Amino acid sequence: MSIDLVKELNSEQAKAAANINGPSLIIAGAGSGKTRMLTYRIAYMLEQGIQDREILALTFTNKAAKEMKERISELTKGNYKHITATTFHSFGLGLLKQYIQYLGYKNNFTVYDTNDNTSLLRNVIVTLGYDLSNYNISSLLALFSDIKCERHKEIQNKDSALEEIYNEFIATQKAYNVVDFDDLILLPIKIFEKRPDVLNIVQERYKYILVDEFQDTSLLQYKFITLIAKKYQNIAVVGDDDQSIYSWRGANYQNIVNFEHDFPTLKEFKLERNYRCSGNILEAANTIITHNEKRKEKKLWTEDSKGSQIYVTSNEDEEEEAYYIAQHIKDRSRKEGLAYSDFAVLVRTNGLLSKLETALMENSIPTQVSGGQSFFDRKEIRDLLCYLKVIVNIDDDVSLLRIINTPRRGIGRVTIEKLRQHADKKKTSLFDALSDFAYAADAPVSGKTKEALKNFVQMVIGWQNLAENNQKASLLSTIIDDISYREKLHEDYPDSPKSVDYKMQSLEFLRQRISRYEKSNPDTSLRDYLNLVMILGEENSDVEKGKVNLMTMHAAKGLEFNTVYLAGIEDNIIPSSRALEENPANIEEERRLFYVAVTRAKKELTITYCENRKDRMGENHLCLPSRFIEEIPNQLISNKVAGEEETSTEDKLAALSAMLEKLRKK
DNA sequence: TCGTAAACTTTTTTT
DNA sequence: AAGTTTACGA
Repeated sequence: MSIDLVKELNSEQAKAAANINGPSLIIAGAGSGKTRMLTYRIAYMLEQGIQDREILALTFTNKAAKEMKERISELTKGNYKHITATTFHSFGLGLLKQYIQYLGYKNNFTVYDTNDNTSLLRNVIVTLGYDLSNYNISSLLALFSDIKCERHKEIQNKDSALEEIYNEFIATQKAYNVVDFDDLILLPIKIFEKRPDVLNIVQERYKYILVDEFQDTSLLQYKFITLIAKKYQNIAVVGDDDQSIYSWRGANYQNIVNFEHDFPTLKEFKLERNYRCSGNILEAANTIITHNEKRKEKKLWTEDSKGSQIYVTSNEDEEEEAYYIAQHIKDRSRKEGLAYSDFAVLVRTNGLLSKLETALMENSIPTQVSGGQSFFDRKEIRDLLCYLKVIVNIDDDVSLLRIINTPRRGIGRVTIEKLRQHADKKKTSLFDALSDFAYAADAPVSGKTKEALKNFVQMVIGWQNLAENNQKASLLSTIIDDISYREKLHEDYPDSPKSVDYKMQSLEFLRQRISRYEKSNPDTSLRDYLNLVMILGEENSDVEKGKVNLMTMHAAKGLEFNTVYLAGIEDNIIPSSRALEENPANIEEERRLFYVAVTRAKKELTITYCENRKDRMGENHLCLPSRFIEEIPNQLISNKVAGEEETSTEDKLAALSAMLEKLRKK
């Protein structure tokens, strides 16, 4: 391998790629060839004799991590398999797997996602005798996360009830032997602080560090990465303050300033040449973002031609909008010979996805939706995952509670309450209490209930044995059989055998996934898989060829498409009214989000908004076009429709039949 | 303990 | 509007 940076990259890119020793701060504008630069940088490092296992590349999202891995492996022809390219969270998980026992956790810990945390917090509040209706669980979880991550010093006004709930919540997580997403970053830091020897091992292992999407790192993540980089100082951070869109979950682009302060010997690079967007789109983006006051000065430029204008269209309501876009994509792809995968429809919120998805489907346009309800959030999947989680970590009471009477096996509210009291008194897990009741002569339950408990305990123990014998995929089938899950589904959906089949099919997908994982990672455990699933979520199906991409603006970051539709560009949606209510200064982040959305388009951009729209309570509201549309210079906007020409008879027929179908449904 | 009906509640964005 | 949670009677 011989790398000629100057030949492959522009001069700024080449300088950034070549500066592999010491700290670097690389400001990389949208579409400035950042990933290309990073990939070459890594290739160059390897050529300079740096060991692949010494390189750590951290990104923020799974998508970005996956893409980086692929690009590196392409460029280095699949040699150098030991580069660590992953997200902060999975890297943290890996560290915990190795070292969590230093913090007094058992090493069979499992990961809790937001769903699990929600159930846990509800349980805690009820157990402590408070009234659930006085608390908003999600905002409480957000507050607790702030406290845990030291974004908030302490509970306001020393609210003693809240303090009690917080302390109990944290203590219960530990008692259940579970960690949440925050812990995946926080606990490794605690380990580093407690055990300098561990920190040293990690520092020696990862001598070259790279952080992508640096503007999205939280203070905690910054602390985490700085600890590791402190020793060798070979750290490159790459980011763009204009694309910071995650401040609501602790991302702090002030980290760029912190970095300048903490690594005074850094070299700074700015990539401002844009290779992605045509001239008009880039000019619109540049103009929009200058309305933000708090930003690092930069101006993207391109040698590309102006290209087409930006199309702005209004529709009567969200249904019209969806059909308009679907119809339009069909036209464009046929006339321009574009593949469906060249198109993307981007929206502000997940809730806007479903109408669009239906419209695309009804026009038989193949669609790839990312975001929305994840595979792993489906009820049947969660049910079975909870079975697996209990088998792996018997202390996990939240998961146990979910499965204890699903399907119904005669262990109801009353019994569960008795079990909890017993567990509380004896300071054991709920499962221990269960076994006690199942076998003790004087258990305060009826003979029938006792039989049910005994059965359940025996099943779980049987599954645990199977799990130890390492047949993860077949274990899942065994559980489904043992608990008669198909029959349960039939009871739940007595008049829809179709949805039963569909759900059973989902479970079959899950089984296949586990078995695939089992094959490609023969030496890892079921627990590893479960933990991975919690933070990986949906297995990123490869950017599918021939499908229109439908997703949120957040999910689109880092991606690019020939033709982009931005739907629902109305005030209250973007900028989001909720964000502005919370703090008027949030307008800048909303604008950055819009900027990110606009800069996804390479050749053509269409913006649509509606005259009215139903909110999620089903009420109709008038809407106004987003104020951000006015920030686009007038001469860049066309009120014509992209590729406006005659519609073919064929298309008119198709539109007509789609309309009929719609009517027939109503 | 279970089934049905009524009541209630939705964070915008994700690991 | 849709989904889940609670309430009550059998």
